Amino acid sequence: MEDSGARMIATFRQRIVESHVSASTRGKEPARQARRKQQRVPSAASLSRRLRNSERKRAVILEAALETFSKYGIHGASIEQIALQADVSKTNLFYYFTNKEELYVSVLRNLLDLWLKPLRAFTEDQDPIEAIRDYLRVKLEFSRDHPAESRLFCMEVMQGAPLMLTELQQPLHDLVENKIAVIQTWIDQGKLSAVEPYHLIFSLWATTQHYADFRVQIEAVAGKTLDDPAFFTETLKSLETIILNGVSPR
Amino acid sequence: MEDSGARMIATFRQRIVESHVSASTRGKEPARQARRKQQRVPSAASLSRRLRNSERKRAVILEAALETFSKYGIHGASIEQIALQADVSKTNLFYYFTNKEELYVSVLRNLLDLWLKPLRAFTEDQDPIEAIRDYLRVKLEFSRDHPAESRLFCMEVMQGAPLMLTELQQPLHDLVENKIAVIQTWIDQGKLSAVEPYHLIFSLWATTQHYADFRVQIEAVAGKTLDDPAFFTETLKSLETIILNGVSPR
DNA sequence: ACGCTTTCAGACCAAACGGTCTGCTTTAGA
DNA sequence: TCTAAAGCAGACCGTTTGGTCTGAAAGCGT
Repeated sequence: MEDSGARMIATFRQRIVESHVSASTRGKEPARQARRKQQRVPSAASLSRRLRNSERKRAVILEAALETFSKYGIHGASIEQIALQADVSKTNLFYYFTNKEELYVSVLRNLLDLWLKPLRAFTEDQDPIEAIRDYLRVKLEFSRDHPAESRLFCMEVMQGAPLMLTELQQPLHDLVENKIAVIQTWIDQGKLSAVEPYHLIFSLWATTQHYADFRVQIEAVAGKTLDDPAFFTETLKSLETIILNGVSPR
Repeated sequence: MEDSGARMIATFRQRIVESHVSASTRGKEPARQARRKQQRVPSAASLSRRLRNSERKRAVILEAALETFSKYGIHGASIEQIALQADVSKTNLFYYFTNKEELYVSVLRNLLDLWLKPLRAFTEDQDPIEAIRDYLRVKLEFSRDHPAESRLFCMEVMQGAPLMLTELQQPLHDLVENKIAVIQTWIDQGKLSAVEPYHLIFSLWATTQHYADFRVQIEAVAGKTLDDPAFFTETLKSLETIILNGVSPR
């Protein structure tokens, strides 16, 4: 009981590895064994149709899981709730995902790719002001269009990212390290005021994600959300004013 | 099942009201009834001693609850885990708090006061740049010294603040409205560049809290946390550069 | 049409967990 | 010292929930 947290993390790690393999080969796996008696090779057409169906259903479940996990947290969301939302039976859900953790991790994995993508666009040959402006816009659009993803990511990181830590540490660290260098170059060239690159990136993340993660607070205070187009542009403009002014060389 | 979320919220609301009364009168309540037979009026000294003990124990439990809730979320944290951490029995915990929700709400209530306090300091007669600089520092100190509070607050808001919403909406809205006016005055006086006050406040919140809420991410990327004094001052300086420059009139 | 595989549902199970009940111990007024 | 109330613990209970078992339909190659 006392180390249930640590034990759970260990379990999760293990499951991540397993799911890496099993997820991609699911449905074909039993075929490898128990050949011998009969060479039943399905036609390419039917196979791909089946796979498409299977993948579609997986996607539906993942979507429902994302929605539900992001609302109630991993422990607050029950499998039955997710199954209901995805309009499948609980048993059926367990047919596609071996357990809750694998489902959760699958959701997270999709997330991380999506979350990291915008930062990759940062390249040295861009004008820094434009690059940052673009980044703000893309990230704010992400907050508007994928609030569930944003919240779930936030939740996971906040709880110590027990599942993503390994996946987060290396790739994220490398990517950021890379972008830090880009920003530093800009600074050295006098295109950006002297600000610690780390914190610039953190500020960009923080300010844009805030509008998704603290949505209800923002709604309580301002009475609007990013779904309101006017509020969206107003927000973007304000962030540009604050941050771009802040980092423009004087 | 399908509306368990809504039902829970309703339950919570109700409990909030109850706990408002019962919490303050706890321990004295049975005395009101069943008088009549004997007037057993405890001395002021012993009463206060008892109360002190009682309050201390409550505080210990609240502290443990905060720590545990902020780590695992309300559903991920079990009462037994909290009791263990507070070094009391589960039964004993239920002696002080009628149920999990009341415990959780009590933690949140303490939180909100703490969280709101810094903003109250904003007054019109200050120099805006100094006021914002102070605010950044205080909020960053909060992130450093009360990371659990910060995270739990974030979690609660992210999940739609089912418990705090009523308490959040009115007071927060009023307070912010007030401070918006202060900032607008500064802008009108030309002491601050023309930026939508809402978003300035949001940016201040977002950037400072980020260091507590995304601590593990920051650690993964930068390898340091606010606990490192050098990193703390570096962070503060960077935020000042970015935001203060951004809002200073040119 | 036959037979194997995939897909899926209902009944079921064991563990976890929030919460209660009973009763013992301590405190403190009389 | 006696006694009522406060403080507290262990056993216990009902529900929820992640997950399994059994077996039946549907898909598909032959």
